[in-house]
Parts: sequence; structure tokens; C-alpha cells
Amino acid sequence: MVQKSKKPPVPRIDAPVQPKRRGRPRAYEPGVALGKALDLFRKDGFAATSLDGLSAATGMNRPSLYGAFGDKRELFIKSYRRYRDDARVAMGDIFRNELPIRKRLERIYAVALDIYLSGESGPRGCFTVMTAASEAVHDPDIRAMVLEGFAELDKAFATCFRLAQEKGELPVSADATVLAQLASATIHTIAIRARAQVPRKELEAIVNGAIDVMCGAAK
Amino acid sequence: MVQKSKKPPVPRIDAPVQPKRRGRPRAYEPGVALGKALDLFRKDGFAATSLDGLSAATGMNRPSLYGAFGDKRELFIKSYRRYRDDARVAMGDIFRNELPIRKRLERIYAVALDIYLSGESGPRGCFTVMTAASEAVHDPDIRAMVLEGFAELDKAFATCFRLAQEKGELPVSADATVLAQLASATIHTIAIRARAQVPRKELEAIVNGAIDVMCGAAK
DNA sequence: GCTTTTTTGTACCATTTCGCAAAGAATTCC
DNA sequence: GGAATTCTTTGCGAAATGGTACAAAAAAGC
Repeated sequence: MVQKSKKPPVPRIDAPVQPKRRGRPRAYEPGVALGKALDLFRKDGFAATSLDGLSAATGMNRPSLYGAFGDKRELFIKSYRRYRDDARVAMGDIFRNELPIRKRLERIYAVALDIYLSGESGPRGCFTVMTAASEAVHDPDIRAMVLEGFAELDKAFATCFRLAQEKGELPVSADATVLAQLASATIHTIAIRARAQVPRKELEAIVNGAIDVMCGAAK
Repeated sequence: MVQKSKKPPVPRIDAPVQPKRRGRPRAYEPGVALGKALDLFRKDGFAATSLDGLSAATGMNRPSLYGAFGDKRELFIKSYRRYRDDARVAMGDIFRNELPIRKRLERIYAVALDIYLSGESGPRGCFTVMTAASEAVHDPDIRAMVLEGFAELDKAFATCFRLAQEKGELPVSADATVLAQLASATIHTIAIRARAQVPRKELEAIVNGAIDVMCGAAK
């Protein structure tokens, strides 16, 4: 038999578009739905978010939600993981960038403020900080993720400062670890204050003051 | 008529013990009950705390709770006010103390860590920070209280640093406002991390690093 | 002793919550 | 076209939630 006109068994490893699934096609896009769920969790927190709300936000009815992501807790965890991935993407290149330390910090905090102040109904803050304050306390798995988030940020800042030292932008006498913790503390304080609707101007003032201190007060 | 042996109408302004109320006496002490409610709110947050739980914790049944403190939201607000009052008492004299700046900061953070790490079932963190992350977003009254809390702390630290400058412990070139915001940021970062069960040793390391920087890195 | 006042205790209600079972719809495979 | 598969839809149900009505109880006033 010669090749029939039927779609041949071209295996096409890592099918990018339609994996040709077997049954009824999904009425939603998992990625989009997860994003909507994340939005809601960020707005109201885990406890105050209902499955009805999630259902409405994602456009999926309850059983579909359950089938796609598991129960509420699993959906929360997947949402949080998504948040972290997004944040890594948004921050990653800035941290890796070769700008002078001061410029680099400015851009990092600018992006952070964009993330924290976004939101249709009130600023959404930092999801890691929010989760640390609530679910992380009683749920070990979530706690582990949050701690990892803190460590990741500390580490990123630390390598940032160490690089600056190597480039001679900072005195070698400075302790990069300490500076990194201060930088993280500044992230945390603006995240919390943003959530309480402190205006961006004030948050930027805090950031600028902190940068001055970290880069050696002298202007 | 001479004085009868009956308890005379000694008005006893500001009756300290028994105001001789009219009806059935309360079976609880309002102050104690409010403390128990606060404990529960700090542990689980507003949304995850049920009236049943509050009822059990305070020993008051639901209608009594309602009669004494109002609905859940009002009880939460009263609990938070109580927390702030307690914190002010615990911190007040240290802030007002005349110790050298470094010692003073050390003691402030030690007391803060005591507050944040206390709790039978997991560290309870800073209630202001927790509330900022959750209820403050959608409730203007609560938000106002939280913002006031932030401002109060910033201001206390600022006067602290200004005093140190006057005493010549810090260079006059330093910006007391900026230092105060850093000090607050350090409070916030240890509050959040404490809630995620970062061990006290690590938190103390963060504090010590921050103090070094604030007091002018040189040991 | 009787009334008045204040609090307690029981019971209840309407609503919301999370989760699931079961039947129907849309697609692929043969 | 029919079986198999996967998802959607409707609807249910058991539990928990915030809040309240109402009668009984415990004190003071007269």
C-alpha cells in the first residue's frame, strides 16, 4: 500500500498546537483559567475565595475546575506556582542584566511596584508575602514554597551585590548577604504597604532611601 | 434618722470593682474574652476564624459574644485595637528609654521577635502586617487603622534616630526618616518570615545585619 | 415577694460552602 | 455508523457559617 491520504503517523515529537486529544475538547484554556484563578486568590486570599467565585472567574463550572486542577488547595498551590514563575520571568533578566547596581536596583523595584500595585479592585501586593501571612502557617507544603521564595529573592539580591563588588561599584568591606537581606526587607515593606493602599509616590520614596543606604549613602 | 447600717450612698466616683450592675451578672470578663478572641484571630486570620471557634475560645456562647462585642467584624476591630494597645505598652518605654541607639534597637527587635514568635500552634507574626495583607484591602476602617499603625512605627523609629543624632551617636548627615523606614522594613521582614517559621536565629541575624547598617556599618 | 433589668442557654434559620454523582454532549478510533 | 473517551452540565447533599428569637436564670430595686 502506498501512503494513504490520511494524516500519516508523523510522530511530531512535542506537538505544539493540537495534541489531538481523544474525547470532548475542553471549553477553556488551562493557562488562561489558571491566571484568572490566580487573580482572584491574589485579590481575596485563600480563605475568602469561594469555589463559586473561582468558577465564575475562570468560566469553568465546578466539576471541570475540580477535574482540571484538583480541589481548592491544589488549585491554590498551582496558582501560586504560576505566580512565582511569572515573577521569575519578569525579574529574571533584570537581575541578570549588567547595568550599574544603582540602576539595576531601581528597575527591580519599579517592576516589583508594578506587580504589587496592579489590580482592578485595589492593589494586590506580593502573593508570596500574603501567603506567608496566611496559609503558610498551617500548611507545610505551602510553607516550603514560601520559604523557597524568600530564599530565592535573598540569593538573587546577594549575587547582585557581589557582582557589584567585583565591578568595584561597592566597597569590598560591605557584606553582600546583609545588603541582600535589606533589599529583601525593602521588597517586603513595600509589598505590605502597597496592599494597604499607600500611594506609589510614598513607596518610591522608601525605595529611593533604601537604595541610597545600600549603595553607600553618598549620592 | 442616724446612719442606718445599710451600705450608704457613698457615691464612690469611678467605681473600680463592682459598679453594681442591674441585671444578671456576666459570666465572663470582657478583657479576658477579648484577649482570647485576639489569639484566635492572630492564629487563623479573619476569614478562617469562625464564630463557633470564637465562642469556644472565649467561653461565651454566640449571643453573648454578639451582645458584648457586636458582629464578627466589630469583634475583629476591637481585637486589633487591643493588639495595638498591648504592643504600644510593650514597646513604649523602650522607645522612650535613654539607652544608646544600638542597645535600644536591639531591645526593640528582641521584644518584637517575642511578640511575633509567640503562639502555641505556630508563630503568630505581626497582626498589623497580617491585617494589611488581608482585611485592610477591602475595608476602609480597618485600612485606616493599619496605616496608622505603620505611621506610628515609622514615627517612633524616626524620633529614636533623631535623638541619637542629637546625642552625637549618629552623623547628622544621616537621614532619620530614611533610617526609620529601614527600621520599619526590618520589622516587617522579620514579621513575615517569622510567620513562615523561619527560626529565631536567622531572624536575629537579619536584625543584627540591619542594625549594623543603620548604625553605620563600622562595628 | 414581685417587678425590672441584664445576661445566659438552647434552638433555630437562611445562606454559603466544598465536593461529587450521574447523565448528556462532543470528539477520536475502528 | 458504533464504541470508547473525555469533558460539560445540572443538580444534589452534607456540613459549616453568620446571625437571631425566645425563654429561662440571676441579679438589683421597690
